[in-house]
Amino acid sequence: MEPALELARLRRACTHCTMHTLCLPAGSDALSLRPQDSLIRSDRTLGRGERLFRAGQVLDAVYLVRDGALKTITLAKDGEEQVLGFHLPGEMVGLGALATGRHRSEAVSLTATRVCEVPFAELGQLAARSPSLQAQLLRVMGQGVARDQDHVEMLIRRQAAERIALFVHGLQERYRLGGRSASELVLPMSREEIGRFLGLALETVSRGFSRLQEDGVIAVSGRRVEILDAAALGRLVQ
Amino acid sequence: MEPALELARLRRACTHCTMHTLCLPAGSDALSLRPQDSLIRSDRTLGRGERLFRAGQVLDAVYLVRDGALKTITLAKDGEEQVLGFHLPGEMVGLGALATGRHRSEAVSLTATRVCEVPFAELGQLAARSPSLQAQLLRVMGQGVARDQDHVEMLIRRQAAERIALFVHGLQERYRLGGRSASELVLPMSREEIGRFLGLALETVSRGFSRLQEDGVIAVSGRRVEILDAAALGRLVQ
DNA sequence: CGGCGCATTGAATAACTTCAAGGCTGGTGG
DNA sequence: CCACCAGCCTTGAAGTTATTCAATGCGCCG
Repeated sequence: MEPALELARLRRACTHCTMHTLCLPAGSDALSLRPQDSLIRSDRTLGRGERLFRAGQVLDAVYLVRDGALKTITLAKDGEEQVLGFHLPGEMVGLGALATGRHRSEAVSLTATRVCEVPFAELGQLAARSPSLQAQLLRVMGQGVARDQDHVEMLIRRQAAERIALFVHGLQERYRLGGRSASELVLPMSREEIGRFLGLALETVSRGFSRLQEDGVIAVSGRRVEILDAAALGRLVQ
Repeated sequence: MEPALELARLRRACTHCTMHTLCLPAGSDALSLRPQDSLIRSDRTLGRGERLFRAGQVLDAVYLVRDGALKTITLAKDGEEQVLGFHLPGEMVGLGALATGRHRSEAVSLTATRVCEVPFAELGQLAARSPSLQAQLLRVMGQGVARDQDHVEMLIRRQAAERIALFVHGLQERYRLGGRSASELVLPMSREEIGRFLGLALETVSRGFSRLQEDGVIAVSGRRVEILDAAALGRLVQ
């Protein structure tokens, strides 16, 4: 990758990062944070299919996706994979472990992915010293809760077409919040993974995309999805 | 209700309440909390069908269910109700609003219900002064996230029978954690509400219960559900 | 260029929803 | 006290939707 492009990507990722004050302290009470309070332990790079954490593992850090994408999954009794969530740049991973201190799910990289690692033990101490950081932490956790609720709202819809429209719409929204082009998406996940996220067979997902294409809402070519009629998509989910 | 029974119920509710140190400060750093730090503003009593908060309303407090039961719902475009969660004694309500500061859903009482109201603004300040309180707060929030994830895991299952078995099993578990009899449940919600929680038609829910009864797993009589074979139920969900 | 993984599409089957009727229960008023 | 009413639950039958099984197509990488 070219250095200039790389730098631009980094800047973009950090600007939109929900926790960027953690690595670059700022805000009204920035003075209460010392320079060495920067929380980011290190960056980790994961290859496709690599695991960030596994189920049962002790929670020692939460993670922020800088670049790439992750999925969090659980394995049902029959070994079938259930996808609990997809995590895009700027989003947080690992909050599901807060209740017990151990991860309930595992996080798997979908593409080449870089994450910022935030040691969990220090996070609480630091939050206590910085009201704005604490508020921000609560807000980020709240966003995770809100995404879970969006997921639930998708799944409760009984028609496959509605779930799929909600999925595409939600992705578009998150890409937009992440500062990326919103009209053309390149999905980091397969049809099968979408199906395991939406509670549908992969064929049903494929047919759903085809149907949206027939209706002129999107243009699909494998994992490349172009939003042709955002208004129509909005109407489908509203 | 007789006074003795009432007192016993209160004691039980508070003992198992996830946040009972808030109203009766205790723990290793209890001394850092002053008596007037008790957070509970007041108790509120709701009749069946009454609303605790509505969508769009500013988050000014979170609530702990002391007695009774609540549901949180959203309304789809067609006015159809979706049930996001049921909230039993000892559980917290209102966390979905953390991201934006406004409630995304509304909370409706299913029976006569009493809740403890925890002013949100003071909660953060107090948590900063008490590490153990902060840890507890995070844990309770984590429990909310975990319940949402359980909900998602139910909904992803494509077979109605599996979802229903998971629902009954999960309820039993929560009754048990709340210190109540685990073998006989009296459901506070209707078949229709269960359906809107599980993404199923109410008739499908009814048939699912009947099927579990035929198989000797439970005995059903309207809203009274007796767990006859807990091992079999565990096998169905495991 | 060939192979492999992933996506699409078709046809048959299974599952769930919808429509409809009947039954149970708890509350209310005669 | 009993009958009736309303709401909720159950059960049956028909219709719809999604899954499963199967075959084909497409693109990417070695």
